[in-house]
Amino acid sequence: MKVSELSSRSDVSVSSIKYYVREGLLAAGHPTAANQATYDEQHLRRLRLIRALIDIGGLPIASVRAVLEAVDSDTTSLHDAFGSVMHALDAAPPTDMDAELAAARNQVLAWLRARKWSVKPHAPAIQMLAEALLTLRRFDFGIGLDGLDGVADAAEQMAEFEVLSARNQSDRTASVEHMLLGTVVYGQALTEIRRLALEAVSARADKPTKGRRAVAH
Amino acid sequence: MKVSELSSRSDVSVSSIKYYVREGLLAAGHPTAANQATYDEQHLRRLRLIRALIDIGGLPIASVRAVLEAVDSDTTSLHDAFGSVMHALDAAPPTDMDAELAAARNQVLAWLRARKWSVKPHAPAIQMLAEALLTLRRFDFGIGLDGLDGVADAAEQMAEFEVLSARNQSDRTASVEHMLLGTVVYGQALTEIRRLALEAVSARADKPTKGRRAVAH
DNA sequence: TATAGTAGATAGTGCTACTGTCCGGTATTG
DNA sequence: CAATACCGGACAGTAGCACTATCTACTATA
Repeated sequence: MKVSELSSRSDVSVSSIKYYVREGLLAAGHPTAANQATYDEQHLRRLRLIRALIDIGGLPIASVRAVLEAVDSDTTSLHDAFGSVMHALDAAPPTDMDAELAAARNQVLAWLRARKWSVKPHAPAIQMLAEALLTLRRFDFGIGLDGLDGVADAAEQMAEFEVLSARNQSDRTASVEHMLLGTVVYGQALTEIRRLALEAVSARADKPTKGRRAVAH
Repeated sequence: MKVSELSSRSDVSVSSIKYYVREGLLAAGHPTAANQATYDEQHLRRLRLIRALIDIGGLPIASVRAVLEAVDSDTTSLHDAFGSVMHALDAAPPTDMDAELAAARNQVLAWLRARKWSVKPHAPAIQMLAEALLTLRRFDFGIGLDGLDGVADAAEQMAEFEVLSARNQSDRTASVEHMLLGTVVYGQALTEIRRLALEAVSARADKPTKGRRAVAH
């Protein structure tokens, strides 16, 4: 396959493909001459993965590179690979921790311990969760960590299923890729479902009868 | 309150505050002289909301403006305001619909009907959900819409609670703001919890015993 | 042999989210 | 009351990101 075919099959311009190669997201083609190279199905698949991460997940190029490096590296355990992928996803800009944020973070850590979720303490998700909860508290949004146990149980169940099917993939790369898609693309699907649910429920609350008169105002 | 105090209390530079005013995200101060103005607690609260949407929700300025316009507009029903907020959140760039995507979209619409979720057909979330599901299918990720009924039930329950507490707010603006925070910031918290769950479960799968030997490889 | 396509290098583009500077004027402080 | 700090408003400039275009020397193909 030449680059033009790769381009048309993936709906990515040749220029962008070259850019991704330059940026280390995509391996260069197999060279056949000084200025010729061929691409295979692996390239196509990888390119589609890149686009999914960018278009659906909204990841910046730098995160895509970091994530794909984690996919390709062969660290000893699958779990380490999963962890690297997770941590590369939240490209956390170094926040200056004030006292309040540090307290929120400690609460999250305690909550994780209580749930027996063993997570690396430098997982970016911890920081981001602490920031989100702190923000909610500042706005008197009536929910705390204890109110999250229900959703955490549900998340755990889903995670069990996902980890299982990731581990059932044929090879190591497929496993990590599966986990990645599960986190980014499936995660996005869940977010959208949540939004649809909010809109649907809000519609019911507004118009409990068949008619169109507004009940609340 | 002068702009310097607003700046220090909100941790937003004076330049950025001026920029937000220029861009229509924040109302100008109340003028007291030709070149003096004062800001009140409303300004501070709005500014914090803006930063939450940008820093935690990752929204671009244009979306923040659209969302805040929806917050401030007094359309007849609360539901319409909620809907405007939702639709402004997914700033959907006009995608070219190929046949496959159109089919995926129709499946989503049918699924919504079956669930009795009445959502405006032009809701951006529908399109984004269709794209996410199509991508998952292209990667043989073994899940379809029928596999989502469980999470949709859970999302519906959560949405009921959220819509209720949004409607219990003191005034209309507070209600819409509450819904916005629930969607963006609380939604981000849920995403992070999901990631933490995945990491924790993956750790258990890798090391089912107390020891550190890896079981799968 | 004419034409189209290719790899690789490099420069340029359009957009976003600020940031810096200047101005005439206002508040504050010693 | 004078020196200084700060103010709002206008506008230009900047840094980063994700491409996109052009060029050169070469290769495949009709």
